[in-house]
Parts: sequence; C-alpha cells; structure tokens
Amino acid sequence: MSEKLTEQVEEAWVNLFRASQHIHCAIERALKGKGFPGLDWYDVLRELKRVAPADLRPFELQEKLLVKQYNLSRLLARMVAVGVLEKRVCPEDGRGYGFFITDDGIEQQQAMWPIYQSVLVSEFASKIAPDDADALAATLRKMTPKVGE
Amino acid sequence: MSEKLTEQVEEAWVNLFRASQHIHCAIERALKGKGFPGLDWYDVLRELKRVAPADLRPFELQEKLLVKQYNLSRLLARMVAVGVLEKRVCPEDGRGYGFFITDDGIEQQQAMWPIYQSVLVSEFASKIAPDDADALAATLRKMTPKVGE
DNA sequence: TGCACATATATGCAATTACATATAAATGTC
DNA sequence: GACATTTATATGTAATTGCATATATGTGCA
Repeated sequence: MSEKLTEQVEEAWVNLFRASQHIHCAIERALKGKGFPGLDWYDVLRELKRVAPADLRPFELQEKLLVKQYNLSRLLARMVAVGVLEKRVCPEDGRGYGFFITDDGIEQQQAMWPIYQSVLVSEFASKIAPDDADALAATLRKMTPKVGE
Repeated sequence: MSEKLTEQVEEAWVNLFRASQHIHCAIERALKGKGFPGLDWYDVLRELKRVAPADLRPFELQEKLLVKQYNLSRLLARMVAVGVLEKRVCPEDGRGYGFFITDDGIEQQQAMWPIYQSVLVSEFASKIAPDDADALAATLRKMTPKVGE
C-alpha cells in the first residue's frame, strides 16, 4: 500500500470518473428530454419494484443507491407527493417508515426503462466487448461497498 | 448492436457508476473535511496549473472536465472572486476570456493534492491490481469523448 | 456590405443539494 | 427504570445546479 499513485492508476481513475459521468449525463439528458425525472428517481423506482409489493426503509435504499440521507429523504417525499410511491409506518420500528411503489410508479418505471436502456446500449454496451464487460464488473465489484442481500 | 442489454453489461454499468460515485464522495468528504472546496474546483486548478502561466478558455476546460457550460461559468466566477484564478480578455476572440491560475491557486492545488491522493490510494489504488488498472483504463478510454490535445 | 446563423459566455429564477441540526424512538448501562 | 448513547428520519437555511434565455462577437454567404 504505497503512498504515491502511479500514472497508470491515476489514469484509470480519471477514465473511470469521466466515463461514468459521461454516461450518466447522457441518460439524464435522454430521460429529461422526454419529460421524465432523473436517474436517482429511476433507481428508487427500480429497487422498489424489485421488492414489490413489499417496502423498503430509507436506510436500506440509501446503501443500495449510495445517496445521502437528507437527499434521499427529500427525494422520497417528492416521489410520494407525485404518487409514484407511498409511505407507511413501520410496525417493528417506531422511528421508521416503509416506502413502496404504486401502480403509477410501476408504470413510470416501465416507461423510463427503454429510454435508459437505449442510451446504455449506445454509450456503453456498444463500446465494450463482452469479455471486457465481465472483467470491468469484476474489477469494480471489489471497490464498492457491499450491498447486503 | 443489439437493442437489449445483457445482465453482464448492465452489472458492469452499475458497478462502474457505484465505484465512481463512491470514490468521488470519499474524496469530497476528505477535502471538505479539511476546509477545502470540492473536486470540480480542484480539477480546474489542476488543468490550469498544467498550462500555467498560459490560460485556458472556458470552452476548453469544459470539454476536458465534462462540466456544463453554465456551471463552469459560475464556478470560474467563484474562483476568481476568491483569488485562485484570474480572468483576462482574449485577444483573438472578442467573445472569449482566458482564465489562468494565480500563485494562491497553485498553493491551494498543492495543499489539496495530498488529500486527494491519499483517498485515491485507500479507495482505489489499494483495491486494484496494476494489470487490472491498465485494462480498466484501456477499456474506459474508448467510451469517453476524446479530449483534443 | 448586410443579414442569417453559429459560437462563447453569462444570468434570472426555480429546483435541488449541502450542511447543520432537530425530533423521536431504540438500545445499552447501571 | 432512568439516563446517556446511538440509530432513523426530517427540516431550516444557504449554496449550487438546471433550465431557459440573454448578450455579444464570430462566420458564411447572397
């Protein structure tokens, strides 16, 4: 564990950040261009659809999505306000709330996915060989916090 | 160029985004914890130090850093206000301005770099084999827009 | 030359995010 | 079982960002 970075490692980081940012922006542009909200909103829908009709607690979403607590709190409030989510008190923890997706939410997620997917194909999938994608996934899996299952 | 994504490619994208975000947040936390501004500010300092004492036009920085035009415009204004950059009119283009780094700016960049670097070592470099870093850099280089030299 | 269009940068205003802190319930300690 | 500590969520306020548009200069072309 040296204290100095090599050129190669620094370049890898810069490329990692640039690629992520580039793709992220492209997806957001596409979604917003069609009148949809952004990626963080989408990610909440996706996670909650996965577990539907069950709910998730904010702190569970938070670790899955790497969003800051106060941002998630407000994002969820906006989503409830619009009707894509609902909130219910949590029986086994008086401090907590469970958030679950509504039918409107499912519908919205389904409308957003093709847009998301097509950008991902054009900006990412079409520029990477399948083997490289596997290697990339494996390399990066090691540096992101585990998301308990 | 199929229309559908494979599981592997989707996982690669998710890991890419999560890793980038995780490291980015860790760097910002470290910098702000020591009273410094964030990464986008740092990146401007670094680019301008590289070319010092010459200057760069906003549109040049913009493509290097993948920042949005209006955000860069305001970021540069803040940096000038604090004295780490200066702005001069551009002789060969009446619409443009050149921004260059001041001594204070160089000093600040030098103070920020060790913090940045140490997080990069602990969150990235120490978790990736050198060969993997090379492979990662090469794979990702293909999907980010060229930055003219 | 004059005019339509493109490029470079800035800005008003609304929405979101950051930071600090609040509230309230859980948990551990004695 | 009262109190200190920790965990879960929310919120007031300031800073930043997004969006639309403004301003000003450059460029191509009839």
